[in-house]
Amino acid sequence: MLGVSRATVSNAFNRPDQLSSELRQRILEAARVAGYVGPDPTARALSRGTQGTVGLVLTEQLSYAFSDPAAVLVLEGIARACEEGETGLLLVPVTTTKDGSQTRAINAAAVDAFALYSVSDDDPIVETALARSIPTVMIDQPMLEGVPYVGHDHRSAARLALEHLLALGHRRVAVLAYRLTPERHSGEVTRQQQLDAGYHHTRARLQGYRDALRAHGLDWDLLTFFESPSNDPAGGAASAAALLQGQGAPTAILTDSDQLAIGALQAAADAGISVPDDLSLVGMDDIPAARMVTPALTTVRQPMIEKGHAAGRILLGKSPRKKRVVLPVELIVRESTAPAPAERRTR
Amino acid sequence: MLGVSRATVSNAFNRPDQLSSELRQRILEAARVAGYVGPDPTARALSRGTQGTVGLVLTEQLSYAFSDPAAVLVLEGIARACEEGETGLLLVPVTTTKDGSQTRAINAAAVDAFALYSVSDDDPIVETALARSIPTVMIDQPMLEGVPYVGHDHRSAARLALEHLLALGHRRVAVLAYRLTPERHSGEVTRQQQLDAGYHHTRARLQGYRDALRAHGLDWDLLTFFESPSNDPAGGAASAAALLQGQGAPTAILTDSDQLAIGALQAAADAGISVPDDLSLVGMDDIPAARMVTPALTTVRQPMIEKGHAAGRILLGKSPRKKRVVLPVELIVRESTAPAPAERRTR
DNA sequence: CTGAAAGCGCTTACAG
DNA sequence: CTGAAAGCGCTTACAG
Repeated sequence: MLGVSRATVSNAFNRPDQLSSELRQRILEAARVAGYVGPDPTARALSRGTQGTVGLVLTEQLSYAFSDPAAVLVLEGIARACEEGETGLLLVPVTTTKDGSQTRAINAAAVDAFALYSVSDDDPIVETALARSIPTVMIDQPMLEGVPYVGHDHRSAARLALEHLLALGHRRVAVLAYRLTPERHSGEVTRQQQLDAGYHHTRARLQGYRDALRAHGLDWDLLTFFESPSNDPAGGAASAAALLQGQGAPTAILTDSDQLAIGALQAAADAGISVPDDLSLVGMDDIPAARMVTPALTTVRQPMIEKGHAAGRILLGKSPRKKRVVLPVELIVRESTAPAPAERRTR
Repeated sequence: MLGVSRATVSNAFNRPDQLSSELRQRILEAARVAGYVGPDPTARALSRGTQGTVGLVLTEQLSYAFSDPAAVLVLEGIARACEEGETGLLLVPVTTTKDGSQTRAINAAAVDAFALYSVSDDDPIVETALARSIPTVMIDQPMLEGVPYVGHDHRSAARLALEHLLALGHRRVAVLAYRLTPERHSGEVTRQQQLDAGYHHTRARLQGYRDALRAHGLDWDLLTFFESPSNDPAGGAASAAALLQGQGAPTAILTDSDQLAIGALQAAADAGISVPDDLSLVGMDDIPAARMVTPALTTVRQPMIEKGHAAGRILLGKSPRKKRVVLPVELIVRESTAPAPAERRTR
């Protein structure tokens, strides 16, 4: 171009110590004039063999991740780790078509590492991602041999929530769940469906309920399971409305997420049922909105940001190669739970 | 490797019609056995000259984008467009160091197009991004000649909010703003600082207030401006607490965001001031939480998801090359506003 | 301190 | 239907 070789230009941009600062200035200046803004990122990545980017893959719609406050917190944690590592975060859109187009995005992602979030244990995406042979961390599930994992203590979370209710004297408790299996349905859930739960954390919660029941010497039948069609207030409201009508309505509802609980709160208000006087409600996650609603939600705090951050650090190779990180949870008692009503007539 | 050339393997993966399906099967099978998952994304991108990825750059901390509900909605909209286009979304972390390291990330991003969000008019990042000479769309600001732009009608938003209050009889109104300029400060804002506002939408809002005042034949001095140190409930609460003490306390507060308004709501509750009886409050954005709090927030709805979606479509080249998209806003009257108190003694 | 050479892993006309 | 060749834009030892 103007006297120097390509290598020297490369050095001017990447290794200032490899050439005189005078020459470097000349090169940079000439580049500026020519409208050259620096090495092409793609070519550099190919040459270096590293991208400076990590990928997050979600089986949900990409946009769903943003409409679920809990997922947003996880994203925030991952993003924070990326910031610290000056690494880009690529959101990989996985469309769930039958013909495998969903795995295409995985193979097409130019990243150094993957985080998988909100993925069912047996989703083919897991295998596809692992086949890429780049560092991969699982969030919540699946829990695989030799694959880094970050999650909460879901079992304790469920146990704490139910124990709280049992200690309050509740003996008719409904569990409002979301997605026991990848196929969505809604309505009451049979014993078999419970056992078939396709998500590790779902099964862990089931165990937690059992723990709580055992500790009180109570029977499994005390619990009614109900599956919400969606993990948002609307789904929670519709499900709670269904649960609340009829004779043997529960005196307490345990939900899989605060989003569901917020919906249940609305449904109760709409039905003229007072929370917590007539009905106790326990959420899960402790998203910011949990304390904003009235009454403020009793919930189990799961450190979502920390979860994302831990996953991010593993991705960036910044965390010691710990295979499993299980974050502790904590019961947060606020205003949506109270002792079970002494007796209940009709509604 | 096993008889065929590289080109044929490439065709097996990319152009099934270029070879017999029998040969293709043999190649795919051999690849599987060899653990070859398909063309390297980076090499393909270099060769093709296209990434299949768009980048979103934010001057805020990457993680901030996730803690602001309004920003999350914008992200959701962009993500939705990416999904539709089966395009990856790269979050570009821009650290705000002095030595230009912030622009490095821009030049290092392997993307086909950029969206800039939450960027001050004179941020050097704008120039850096534009220098990349790839399609770039600005969200909210800056509004530049020849550069695609998507934003709300911020001027009308401000006008609607203030007019609502004025019509209710309020004559001592405080505006709780966030970041009139890139440098953060907090406290009462002088006339000069108002004029210096570094953000296009901030200036637009100022004009909107003027419009409302004019329509009522009222003077600019009716307004007090106060800048919050952060765009979250905590900042809103602290600022509102400061505004609310003293003699000439406002009968109404107008905020730059629902986040700020939610904080103000808390501050009022803490101070024993009833909303809306003693104090009217209007938010901005209409985030989901706006309707969850008690009292539900009167606010101006800005279609954030639509804004992100529109920006995303432009990025992907799916939208007609419209240079400017200005989305309409709408006043949503809920429960946080009421007629000004007839008279007010001391607090 | 500077440059020639090899290599990163693909794709795309094009000739056969 | 298949393969040889050129090219995508860089980086990295290495020799001078």
